[in-house]
Amino acid sequence: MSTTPSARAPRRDATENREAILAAAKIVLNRDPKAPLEAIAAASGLSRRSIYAHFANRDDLLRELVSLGALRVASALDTVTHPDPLTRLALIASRLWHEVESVRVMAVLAVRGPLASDTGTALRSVRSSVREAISDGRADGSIRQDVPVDLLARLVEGAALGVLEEAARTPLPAEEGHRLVILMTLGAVGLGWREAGNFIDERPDLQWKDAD
Amino acid sequence: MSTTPSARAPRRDATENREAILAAAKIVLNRDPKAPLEAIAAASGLSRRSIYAHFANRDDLLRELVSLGALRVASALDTVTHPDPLTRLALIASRLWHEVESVRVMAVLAVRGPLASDTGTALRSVRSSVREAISDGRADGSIRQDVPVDLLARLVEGAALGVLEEAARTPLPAEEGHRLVILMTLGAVGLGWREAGNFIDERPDLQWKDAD
DNA sequence: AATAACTTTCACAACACTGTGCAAGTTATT
DNA sequence: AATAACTTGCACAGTGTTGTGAAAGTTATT
Repeated sequence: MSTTPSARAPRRDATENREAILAAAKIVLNRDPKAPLEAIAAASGLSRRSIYAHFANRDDLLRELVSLGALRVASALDTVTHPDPLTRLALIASRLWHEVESVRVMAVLAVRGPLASDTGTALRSVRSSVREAISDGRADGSIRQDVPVDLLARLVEGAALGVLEEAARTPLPAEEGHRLVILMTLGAVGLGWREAGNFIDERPDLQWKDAD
Repeated sequence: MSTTPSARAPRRDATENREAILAAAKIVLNRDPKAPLEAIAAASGLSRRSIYAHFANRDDLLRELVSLGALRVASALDTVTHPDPLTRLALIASRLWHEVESVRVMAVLAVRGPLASDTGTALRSVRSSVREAISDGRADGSIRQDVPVDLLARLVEGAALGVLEEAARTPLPAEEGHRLVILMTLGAVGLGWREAGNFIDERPDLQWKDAD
């Protein structure tokens, strides 16, 4: 008679396997988002049947995967704080790229596809800080005023996603993508290309840093 | 013993039906791109079985639909000629919007989805004239020089598509979309927002004109 | 009015995949 | 070594769709 009603604790390898499945799914689905469970199972070293021991169904696995990713992204972006709205936006773009470039296909899918609403929930804070940066920038004149804030926020997101999509199709080097996503974000909010380029060059925080 | 080996000519209603199917597909698939043939059949007033009298299979229908659309777009855009590269780009964006805004979902799908290569073939001339405009604009200094021409061409396409995608999700008014797609295109090639806005305002060809 | 062209209806095979049941195996934990 | 936790393999039902076949009906064309 110990603490819990269950006679024994869950085995350690079980949780390891669970993560193996998620890891495999991340890789496999990033290559082909509608790969059958069989493929994921194979990549994880387990049988298809075993997946059902960890996830109720395919959708469950997908949702878990995406929302874990979204949470990771959100927590990485939530620490971005900077008085200048443009810099804030640029930093968000930059970190976003950093977080997501290794799972480009899935990332696009997570935001566009049918899981978009789950992703949306997890990224609510990010979206609202983009919106806020835009509306701040509008106020201080650093951001375009010819497009409504909300619409612009979505277009900015679209611009960043555009780079991501391009990067999902062709193997754009990570460093190039980094600069590009910032350039396009700044472009979307209204900066000219020289302005945007200088903006980046003048700010050390916006330079490319290789992975840890 | 007349001219052709076939004893009689194809019936007129047959070709009408064929077009009814295409028309129905256009509407139905634009609402749900993976709607079953049954749905298209219903919308066209025919039976599912009859579709197979006109198209070998689903893919065939899809391809026909998309490539007809692409041809229409291509022929509408091929008439765009203007000495100034920026204006040329803006005109392309503007006409593009005009041609596809009523089939936003399908348009996005045609360019992104698995039919992309067919679409690509039909739109080759468009793509190359975008590329040319960009490279001309680079030469005369009106377009950004910090991004390689080919990459920029794809990003410009992405920018336009971004507006289209936004427009596919939310019911963006046609007129607003018109201006937006030009603004974003010009933004992508490096113009600042005021520059882009003025650019449009100064040119009568770039103003919104309601449907015929 | 005759005839070929076209459509319909119903039935059915095929496919690719999901999700479940169960018996037999393997492995971590105690 | 005992036991619960986990995995496996196989079989199978279910689903939603595509594509075909064939007989019977309808309609444009001559």
